[in-house]
Amino acid sequence: MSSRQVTVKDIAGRLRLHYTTVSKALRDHPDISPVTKARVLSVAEELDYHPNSIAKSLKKQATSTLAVIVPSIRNDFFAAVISGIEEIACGREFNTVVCQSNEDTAREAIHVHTLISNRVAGVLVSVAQTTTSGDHFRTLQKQGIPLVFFDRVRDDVEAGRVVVDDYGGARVAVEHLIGLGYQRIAHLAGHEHTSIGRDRCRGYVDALRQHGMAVEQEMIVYGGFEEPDGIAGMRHLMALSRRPDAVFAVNDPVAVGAYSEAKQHRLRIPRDVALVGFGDNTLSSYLDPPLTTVTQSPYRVGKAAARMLLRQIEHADGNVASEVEMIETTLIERESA
Amino acid sequence: MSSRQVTVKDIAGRLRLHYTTVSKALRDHPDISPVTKARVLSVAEELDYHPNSIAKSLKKQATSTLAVIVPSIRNDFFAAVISGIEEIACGREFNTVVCQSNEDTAREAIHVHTLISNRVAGVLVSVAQTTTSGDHFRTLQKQGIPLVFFDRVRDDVEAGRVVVDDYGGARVAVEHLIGLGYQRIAHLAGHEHTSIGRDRCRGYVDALRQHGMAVEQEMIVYGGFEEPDGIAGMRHLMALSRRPDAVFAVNDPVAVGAYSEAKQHRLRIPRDVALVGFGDNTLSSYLDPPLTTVTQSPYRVGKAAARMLLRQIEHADGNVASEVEMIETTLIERESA
DNA sequence: CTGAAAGCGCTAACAG
DNA sequence: CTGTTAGCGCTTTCAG
Repeated sequence: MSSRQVTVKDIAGRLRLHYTTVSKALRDHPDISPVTKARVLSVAEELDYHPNSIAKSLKKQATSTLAVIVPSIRNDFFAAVISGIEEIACGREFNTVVCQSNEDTAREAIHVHTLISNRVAGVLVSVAQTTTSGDHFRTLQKQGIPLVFFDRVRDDVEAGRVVVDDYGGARVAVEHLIGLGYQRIAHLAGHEHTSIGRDRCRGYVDALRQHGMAVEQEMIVYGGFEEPDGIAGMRHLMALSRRPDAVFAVNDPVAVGAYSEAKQHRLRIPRDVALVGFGDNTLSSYLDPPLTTVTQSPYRVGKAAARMLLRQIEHADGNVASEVEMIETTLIERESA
Repeated sequence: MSSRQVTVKDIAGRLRLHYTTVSKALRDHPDISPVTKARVLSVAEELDYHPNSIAKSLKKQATSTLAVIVPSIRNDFFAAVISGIEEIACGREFNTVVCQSNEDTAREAIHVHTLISNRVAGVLVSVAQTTTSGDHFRTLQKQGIPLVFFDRVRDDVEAGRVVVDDYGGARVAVEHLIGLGYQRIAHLAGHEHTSIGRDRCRGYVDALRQHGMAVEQEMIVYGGFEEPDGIAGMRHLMALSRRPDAVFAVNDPVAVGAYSEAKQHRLRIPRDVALVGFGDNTLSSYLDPPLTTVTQSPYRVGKAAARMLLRQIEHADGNVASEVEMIETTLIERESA
């Protein structure tokens, strides 16, 4: 339908000016007289001129695009983090592109390469579960592109990190249970080899120890991070001769699994068994009874990560020591414990 | 840290070739001999070469970027639509940028302008609630950028549309209730002046009529689309002398409200009153009992919209008649009806 | 104050 | 088969 997109030359032609003059006028360069500027601006508007930021990026050898790689945006936590990132990016005139890895390393690597080709200003990533090497992140850095990890980090890559206080959050959750007088507190742990799995488990263990309670191996059951893992884990716990009276689940989906298994056993929550989750997924407040959980403040995570990345982009030359920022968690008391 | 990013010239210098030769070799151009290609490829790998797609875009006067504008990604439906879009885009070597309007027209318009500046290949949008004019979408089209609306469309802009079959979905939901033998089926309707409110209500009415059942005014209670509306509507229905034995809610949040009101009245679902929702929000399967609802197949909506947009991009010259595609809904039978 | 020239990295048409 | 030349739209010296 439309012919060609309008360029500085088109507006220069109309005004019988040189196109560089127009370019300067558009950027409000002091060289140009106010009258000329006004004329240029008015013609630009009339012609529906939109600066070609591709050309600008090529010239400047820099873009103003931030990239985010997350396992999936169909996830409360990541969706909220992204909102936080966009909030900061928008305010600083950066735009954001979002990529999904679908928990697949290969896809993650492909995205990294596309982002390098697109010369993004920096990238924020929460690592896919299947990722076992930091190589693609290192090639990103080799290209001089700043990198910040959030939530799911890789320890073998030296980069900025914004993490949630998994350890502290877990402690607070378990201390809440202890305060309520529960005596046999179990933990449905995640994968042992993930940082969140380990840190939350440490928090659980330390909370018990600090209160002089025994840490029994049979009270810790490892699994995954999904609902079925919660079902399986709870089933295991219920088969024990000495059942727990409270359970701290590594995250909300696992807690949901625990709920359904508990109901299967006709157990009342929290009377027969109390439950605390981690993550504050939206559905948690709709459970029956509403789940007591720990919020990770995803919006704050996003804002902190974006700010850190922007800082790195600005000091691109000097090598910014890879900072670590920890976002505090908060216990949300509802009715399951 | 890293010096400059490597270009075709760098690899040409190493090989004492002209850089255009390298460029051709990289793109597997038939001109170039296999040996040369191999050498080029190996040096490219060694030097960690990544083609600069900004330069390529500038040259080709085209990008391979699809843009999506949604009110918010923190919403099951939109998040799933985006996944569908990415699925198609990735498969066709397009990348995707996601923008959030936050239901704010101004932000929507800003995004449109940025996208024009970035010369995206096409844009997909689900319109913000506060948007009252189609102007910014028209300027997009004036720039020759193809546009496809999904779910929330604007009738005053001529563009492709992918919408959900609200009418059909409602009919199927109500027919399910009829099939189960319910005799007095009520409808918690949304706002009368919205398209989804009207269409779903029409589906309800027609389903009853077609099965020779009476449509009683007192069985239709208008309200809004939120949980409190469901509570209020259900309370109204329960106060009737002749109570319904089943309720079709305009959407899942309203159904959730109906649940809590029903429980307040000590009614058992579905024994005392059956319930069907619409939308298949994630939380619906976690309700007690799990809610029978109608899915809008967001993933399919996304795929259809992306495919339509890609079609328009390919036939950019000819003016593609603005197609309309309706995505079928599917009943998800769970335990509330 | 305005204009001219060069170049960002790449591709495409044309010569050798 | 390889090299030359030109140009995408913009910014940035440097001259006038």
